[in-house]
Amino acid sequence: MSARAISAVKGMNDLLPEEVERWRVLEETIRETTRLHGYREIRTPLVEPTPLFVRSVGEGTDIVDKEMYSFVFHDEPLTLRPEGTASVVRAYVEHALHTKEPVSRFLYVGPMFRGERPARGRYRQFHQAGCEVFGDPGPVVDAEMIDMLVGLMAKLEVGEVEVLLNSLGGAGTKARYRERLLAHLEPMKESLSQDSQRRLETNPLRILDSKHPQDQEAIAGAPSILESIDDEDRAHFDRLRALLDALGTPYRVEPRLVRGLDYYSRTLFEIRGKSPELGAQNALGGGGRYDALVEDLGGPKVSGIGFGLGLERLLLASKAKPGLRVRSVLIAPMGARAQTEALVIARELRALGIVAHVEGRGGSLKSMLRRTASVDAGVALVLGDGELDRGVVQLKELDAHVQRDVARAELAAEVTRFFGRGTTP
RNA sequence: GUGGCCGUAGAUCAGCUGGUAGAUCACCGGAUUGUGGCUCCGGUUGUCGCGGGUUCGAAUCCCGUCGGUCACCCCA
Repeated sequence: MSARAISAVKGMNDLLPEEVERWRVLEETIRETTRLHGYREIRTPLVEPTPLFVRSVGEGTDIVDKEMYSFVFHDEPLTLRPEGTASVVRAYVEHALHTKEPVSRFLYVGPMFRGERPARGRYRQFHQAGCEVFGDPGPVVDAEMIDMLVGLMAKLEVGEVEVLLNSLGGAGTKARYRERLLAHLEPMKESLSQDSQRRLETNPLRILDSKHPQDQEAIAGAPSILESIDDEDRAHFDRLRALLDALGTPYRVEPRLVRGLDYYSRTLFEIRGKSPELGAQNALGGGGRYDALVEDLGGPKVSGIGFGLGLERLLLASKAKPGLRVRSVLIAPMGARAQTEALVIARELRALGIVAHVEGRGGSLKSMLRRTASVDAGVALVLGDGELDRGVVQLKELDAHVQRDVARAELAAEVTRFFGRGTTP
């Protein structure tokens, strides 16, 4: 303990076994829910060529401008993925998956990296689960996806949530709206916050969801994007709303919802939690349609829609509890001969699906049995030279405080029978 | 990235206005020599985040730094 200990990188956390139990429950719930909707899991590298994100997420976004873990390795610019969609699109294009099926549905789960200042619910290495659908222009999938999210939130017991919905229109309307917005904002440039003045150049749409008090007046008077979208965009949006209404899936239209990635078009949504556990980071997930992205990344003209969920945040908000621990067998061997036999017994039990712990550290029987509590053992097996000579093992039923000798040959059957008749507390 | 608050045993924390540290839990051992969880008794645990400064003397004051946290920002 004298050497200086090394600690984890700022904003990157260890997940200790106790927490991992909750993570597994969460991930299993997500996998099962998405599986029922036809999503299949895809796994892509954590590292991608830097241009992939620059081209998809977009220059001028906070993510690309200041949050990416980028580095050059052997002359190649690489980046630790800051989000999941770009990689999935890249893989979709690279493997020409559109030629194999008209519609593809993907689930991904894994770590993402953004160099932000850590806070509650915000980390530099964080985890997302996300879904992507390619080849279906909506709006039926849009509704189905949002409805799935709301259902998933309920299953995870995250409490009350709010779905914010907006439409950005297609590429054409987006550009047109951008001009209208600029025309409105330019004259009042001086009154805007510094961040927003900068965004006038880089990414004017982002000004809409600025929370700066200085910006509120300008934003309030700004033209609504929903009034700028064209007829087709509007028909898409109206149909989506009608579907959600019919499904009874609650949402709130938020014309100023913009979000931080450039590739979105038409449908845009965000799901916010109300749990006080979330602190200021209340966005549990968000996503939208990206009908031009696949083509922009060199693929076919295929539409797409997807979302990402923040696993850390879901865990903060979720009240779902991990299942009961599986009860186990603790084997306490006294002496060298017994230790060998303990390993053999453990092997037999594990082959039958029973969790077995061998107390191999020696010490007094008392100290070995003391560990029954921490491993949540239902049964302890004690064996020493006496038992070995008689060809038996002492079986202790811990809850019942009873013990008896069991013939070595019948041990596995006896333990199986014990667990079989239900010993869950 | 900006500002506020915090940083003492593995964990949660106490330690007032400066005199080199404690509680609880956990852990280890014991309560007639091979029998747990409860109880009782005993024990270990710390470069008081790190570096520097003030001082005869600092966990206690000052500066810096790192980490955490809250808000801003951003989003998941």
